[in-house]
Amino acid sequence: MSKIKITFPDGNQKEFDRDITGKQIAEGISKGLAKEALAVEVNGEVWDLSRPIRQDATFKILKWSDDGGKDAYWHSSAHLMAEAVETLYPGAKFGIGPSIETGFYYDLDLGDHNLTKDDLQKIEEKMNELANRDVPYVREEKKWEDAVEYFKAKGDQYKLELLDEFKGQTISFYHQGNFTDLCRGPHLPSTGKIKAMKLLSVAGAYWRGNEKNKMMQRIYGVTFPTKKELDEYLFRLEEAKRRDHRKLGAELELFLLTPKVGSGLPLWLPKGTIIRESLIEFLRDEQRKRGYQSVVTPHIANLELYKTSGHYPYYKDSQFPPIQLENGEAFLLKPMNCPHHHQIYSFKPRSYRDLPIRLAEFGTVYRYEQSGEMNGLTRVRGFTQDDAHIYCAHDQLKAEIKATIELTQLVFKTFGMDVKIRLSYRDDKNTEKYGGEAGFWEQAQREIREVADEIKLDYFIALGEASFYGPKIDFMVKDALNRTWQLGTVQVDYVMPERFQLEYIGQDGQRHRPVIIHRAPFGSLERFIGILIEHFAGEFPLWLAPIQVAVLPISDVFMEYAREVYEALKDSGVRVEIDDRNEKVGYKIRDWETKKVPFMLVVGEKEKVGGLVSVRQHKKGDQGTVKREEFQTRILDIIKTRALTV
RNA sequence: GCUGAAGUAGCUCAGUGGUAGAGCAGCGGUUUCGUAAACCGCAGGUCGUGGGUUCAACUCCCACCUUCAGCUCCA
Repeated sequence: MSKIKITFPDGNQKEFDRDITGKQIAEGISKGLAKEALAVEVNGEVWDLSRPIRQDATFKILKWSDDGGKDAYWHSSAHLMAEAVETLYPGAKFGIGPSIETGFYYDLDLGDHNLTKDDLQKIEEKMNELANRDVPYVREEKKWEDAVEYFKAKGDQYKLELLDEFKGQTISFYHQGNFTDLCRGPHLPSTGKIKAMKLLSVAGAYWRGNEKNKMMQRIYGVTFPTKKELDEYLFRLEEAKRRDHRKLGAELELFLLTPKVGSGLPLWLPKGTIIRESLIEFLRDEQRKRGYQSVVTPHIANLELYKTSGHYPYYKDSQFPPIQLENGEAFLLKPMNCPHHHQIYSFKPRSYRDLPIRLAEFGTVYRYEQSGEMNGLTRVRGFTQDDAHIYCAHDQLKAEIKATIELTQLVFKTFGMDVKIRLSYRDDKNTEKYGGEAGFWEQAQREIREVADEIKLDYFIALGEASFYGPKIDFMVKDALNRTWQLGTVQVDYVMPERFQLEYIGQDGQRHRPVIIHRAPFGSLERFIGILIEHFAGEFPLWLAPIQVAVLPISDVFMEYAREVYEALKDSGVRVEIDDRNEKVGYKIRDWETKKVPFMLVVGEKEKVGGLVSVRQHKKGDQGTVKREEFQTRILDIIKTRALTV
């Protein structure tokens, strides 16, 4: 029998008989490893443990701790769930059932039957039963015609549709127990590996993600090798719900969403406004240092302006309908600030000496989001962008892109937020979604990528995510429920300068087109604050905390001293409150703790006599006594430096 | 927009066709208190909205609104 050479992750090489399986290699290393192995990676591809290896290969055993291992685990779990569904609901048809970041889903067509929570319970029980049988997942390869025949007999049009794309190819199937599925694999060795399972939710999902197609029912679930891990995961889910900005926003009195004003139109309460204005002040400072000029533009504009920009009628459906005047004029609630800023740019001739011109505005825009899309502060119909447009000569472009990325990164660093950077390119297969000439697009995409490489950004590229006038560098952040949102953005635009005929006079005395950078480090204040609330779980750093200090006299007797402490802090600019309620100090502490106020100052006899305050920090408890003045100096410093931790 | 679920006091939640309840918060009083809940009392509701069935509807039926989860969309 011929031999093959296997290279292990540590670089070691070893010869094996041809057709050896991953499982056999694992068993050769140790029994424990063989037991833990879920799949193997062969030449960078994830394979079943039982699949014979026919040639020299790099080789890695995948366990639960490996992404590839989890992937096989959850994908196999989806098949197990499908088997349970088919057992309980004969005739069920299946769409796709992949693993996802955490867990898996399967899209189902059960005819008229709508799945309920009780159904999920039943399916879960059946899955447990099937897993306990511990039957193997078996791979089988069929000719395309035989595969089609199989699903024709079964009457599953979804799988037939999927097969259309693989015409003429060999098709792999997987069986476990009585269930057979069209599947590329890989899978676990057997169902018994799946120990703890939970079906989380059922929701509609369009077949193949197209809203013109039939809506299927999608069950989301998650499985783990032990009950303990499942319980921990479910506990974390509950914890995450406690961070939900919609819940904290009401509890901490930050903002209000009420149908009386309108869906997706948040009202900022006094405490939330403090956070919002602190953020604005922070960014204004940074922008002033970087040569930005502030401008202000109105909330509506002549419809013609948006015809020039191209936003109308292409985005007609996502705008509030125009306001029609009797004289035939029409106005649009502004969906974006750019066209206004372009008018400011072009109100007078510009020289190359003036460039770059950086126009900044906290501009509120209105977009008609679909009704099912609204989500707390993260998806709204009226929001304020920390918008700016940089008009520059082409030879200034890269430096300006760098500077805007640097500013955006400073923003996220200031809050300690974890961002993923996405280069959003256009989809060349769908060019009618985008304006401008192909050449401009290639140039702009190349340029942002070059800058990203030069400053060694860790990015990924996403096709089809560009805006209609140019590619973007997007700063993506996750919310408490693990959903990804775009916050900051930097966009390069060659299209609008053409549409608006923007010019400057160059050193050569000739007219030139500037390039525009659109950028918004926060993205929108609403979305940013929504994420920020969840990021800090409502426990804001001192400089953002709506109430920074609460003074708690132990009883009425010390009210006068408490007022002195309170007034002094207030005069120095600290956001401080005094709790003069007729309550015991334990009650007051509990109350201010639940309000997540960073500092409490307990004052009684001892403090009054010594000119002291007893400092109690949120969640950290009693920090001992200090001189009043000392506390004041310290807290002002923490606020000024915008420190994250104290 | 689509599929499904939900909506009872400011908040969290009970209430399966027969007079709407609790805890917390709020208000009034008593207590003057040392690091996460003192005590007593009072008030608080068009049961999301509008129709219908019924002697009688928070409860059953229909429509709409809003919220939630997911899908689609996101300049």
